[in-house]
This record gives sequence, C-alpha cells and structure tokens, in this order.
Amino acid sequence: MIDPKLLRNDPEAVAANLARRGFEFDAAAYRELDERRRSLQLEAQELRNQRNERSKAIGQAKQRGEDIEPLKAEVADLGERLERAEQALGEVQERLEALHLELPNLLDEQVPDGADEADNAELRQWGGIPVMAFTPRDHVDLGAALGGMDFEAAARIAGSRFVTLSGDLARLHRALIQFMLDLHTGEHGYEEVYVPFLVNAQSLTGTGQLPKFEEDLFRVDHDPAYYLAPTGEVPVTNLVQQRIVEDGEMPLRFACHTPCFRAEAGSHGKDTRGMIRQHQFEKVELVQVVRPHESWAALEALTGHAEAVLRRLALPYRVVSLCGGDIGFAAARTYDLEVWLPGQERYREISSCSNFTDFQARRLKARWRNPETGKPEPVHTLNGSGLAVGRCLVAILENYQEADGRVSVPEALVPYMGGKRVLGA
RNA sequence: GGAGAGGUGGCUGAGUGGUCGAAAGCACCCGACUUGAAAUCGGGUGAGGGCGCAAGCCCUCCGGGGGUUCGAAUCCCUCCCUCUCCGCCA
Repeated sequence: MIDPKLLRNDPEAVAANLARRGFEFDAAAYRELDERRRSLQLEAQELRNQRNERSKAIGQAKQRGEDIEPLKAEVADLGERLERAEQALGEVQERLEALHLELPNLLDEQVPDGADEADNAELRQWGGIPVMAFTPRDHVDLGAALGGMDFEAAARIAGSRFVTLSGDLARLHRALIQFMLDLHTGEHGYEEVYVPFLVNAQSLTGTGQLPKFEEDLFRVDHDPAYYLAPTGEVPVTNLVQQRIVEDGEMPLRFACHTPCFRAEAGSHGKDTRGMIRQHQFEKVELVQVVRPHESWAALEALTGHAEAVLRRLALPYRVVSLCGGDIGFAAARTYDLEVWLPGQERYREISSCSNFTDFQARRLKARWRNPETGKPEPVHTLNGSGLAVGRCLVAILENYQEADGRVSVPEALVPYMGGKRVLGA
C-alpha cells in the first residue's frame, strides 16, 4: 500500500510514478473522492461527539436521580443523523480502501523505463556462455535419456504441467535444496524456518497477491478459504504480520524451503514443454525484514546471496534490473537472476530479488519501533528466490551434459549426492 | 469431530451497562538519591485517524462481524483463534 499521506497530499506525483508501469491513476478523481471522505468524516465525528456528550449527560442525570426522558428524546434524532452520515462515510471509505489495495508500489527512480521484458537492463554477467563441441540437448531429452523424469506419469496422477522425478534426479532435486539451505544458513546469516503452505486471504493481501491476482492462485475448497501458497514469500513474510519488531531484532533474515503452486491462468501455451513452468515447484526462499534506511543495501546483499548459489554451482548467469513495464505489483525495484540454458540457447529467470520498501509492511501491519522517534513505523521487506529448485535442476542438466547424454554433478553437490559424480553412469 | 475454558495496551493481567482507553505489575523513558551502577523513590509512556500555524481539541479501537441500548470491554447472535480433555490420525 502506498503511504496514504503521500496519496492525499500529492496524488499527481503518484500518478506520474505509476505511469512508468503503464498504470493509469486518476489523480483528480482521487482528490475528489478523498475530499468527500474528509467532509463526511468531519460530519460523522461531530455528530458522534455530540451523541457521546449527551449520553454522558444522561448518565450523570440518572445518578442524580433526575428525569432522563427529555434528554433521551434529544439524542434520538442525533442517532439517526449519525447513522446516515456513517453509512455514507462507510461507502466512500470502502471505495478508497479497494482503490488503495489495487495500486501497485511506487517505482524506485533507478528502475529502467520500458514496456516489457525486452527493455530490462542487464547489470552484469557471470560465467560466460559455454561453447559445446556437440549440439546440446534440452532437459526434457536429457531426462528421457537418463530416466527418472516422467511427465506422462505426472499427467495421469494430476494433469498437465506436473512432473515426477525418480532415482538420481529426485536425489539431485533434494540435494539442491539441502545445499542451498546449508549455504544460506551457514554462510549468509539466515534463520531456517518452516511455515504453512496453505495460507489465508489476509496473508495473500498482505504480500500483494490479492485482491488483484486471484486467478493465478489455487483455492482450496474450505471455509474460510485457503489458498496454496504461490511462493514462500507469502507465508514467510507474513511471519511479521501484525507485529512490532524491536530494533535490536533486525534485520530478520529467513530462509525457507517451500513448495509453490501456481495456476498460471494467463500463461496457457507458454513453456508447455518440460519443467520450466509447472503448477507445482519448489524454492528455497530468502526473506528479509529490515530497517527502512537499510533496505537498498539489503537488496544488493540478498541478490548476492542468490548469486552465490549459481557461482558455487558454476552456472553461467546474468543479472537484469526489471523495467517499469515488467516489474511486479508490490516491488519498488527487482533484480532477476537469469541462468543460461544451453538447450534453449537463452537466459531464463531462476531468481527474482525485490525490495518492497514499506508497501507490503503497510498491508501486513508489520512495524518496528524506531528508536529515534519511539514510534512504530512500517518496516521494509525484501525477498528473493535462492533459488528456484526445479529450474536449477534444469540448468544443471543442460549445462553439465556430456556428448553421450550423461550429466556430471557439480562439485558443490557431490557430497549431497553421496559422492556420485556422474548421472547416468 | 465432541465437551469445557479463554481471547483486554510491547508483555502479564484486573475490569460484567455510564465519569473506562481501561486498575495493577513488568518493560521502557525522564528526574532524585549514588563516586558510578544496582536497589529505592517521584513522574511519564498504547495504536490508528481527523481538525489546527501551534498549543491543543475531537473521533475510533478491549479477537472479527452483526445486534440490543440514550449509552457496550461489559448483554445477545455469529464467525475465527488459543488452551485442556475425549475421539480420529501421519
């Protein structure tokens, strides 16, 4: 949620900023609506004040044993007028609230201009594109050759956009999770957490998936509604929902292995082949809750932590800063890590690291006690995948493949694979 | 799923129709005492919002929602959550 004070005082500035996303915000209409709210609120407050005073007088008169009937009559129509004012105010407030929840976060000034993916700014590359002496296969072909990757079985069990892994591949999948968690908890200062994977609507509203993106979610038939978490970001960030975090506790750094479930309603026909885009996948998620002035430094650090995984695995990648048209709803600035996939001959997103500034914190009512003011103020939240496990497995298969279809195990994962160095051997 | 007990400020916990945003304690801040600290004593300290140049004034908030009443933390309905016991279960 954008700071309501800023919205009220300078809606034109908000509109100009959001326009960089291609988002239209009618500042004049907002001013008008907010002005209406203000006058209705004044009226309601004044009436309520009068009613409170009159009621108090009744109590006092009653204690003195006086007749209170005339006083009661006096308050009668006050109540009716108040009710009307409150109803009108409630309607306006509801509209404002709905509007607030649908406004995306303000973009940081460093976010590049642009309409889509093609306009993202490459910040750096690492590893270089490998040259192979043979025509590289993609992970689907490699999986078929190795065995242990079965899309048909998954389709029978569930449907399309699922996969089953078995044997070495299932173990490699688990090895990646263990390796990432060990790295982040052991060397990057994260606390490992375990959280619910079914979440309620309030949590999804807190991190920004609701109310606008319900079609991307799987909803469970239960009353009240549960949703399958589309990303670990939701349950983990909501750890600080409705909390006032003490200054000394910050920054909070959480690492969590979570499954993610996405309906991807808008992506039919996109990445239909293979494991790239699935209804179910796993991530090791990194979440930070920091003091506001620390969040930009934290974004660089967090991105570095995610990059460290790719470097340890010696997977070539690049970092791009998402442009205004491509960045997510809640983010002020986002760096995507894109890994090189020889089978596709292109970079593909494997991690997305964002600073949400105070946008999620407002929705979550996640605050800290600022020692300078002594007041509770919104924290800043960040998260990033560190990394997406399924895509990481794809990247290893494609980058570590040999001419004969076998796949060597990255050095860092050998201990997690029971010493095994080659898959398919 | 069944039975019972509860949900009150940063925390613990009183309060069962009016002067209660709410006792007390803890924590925290300021001051006194002290060479310093501790202990002790005195004072202060909830959140959100509106109006105002400011001082300040006002409104809302006692799990969520609805109701009764001139007036609700307090009474009624409903939902959610927590705890205890029973059942079931990985």
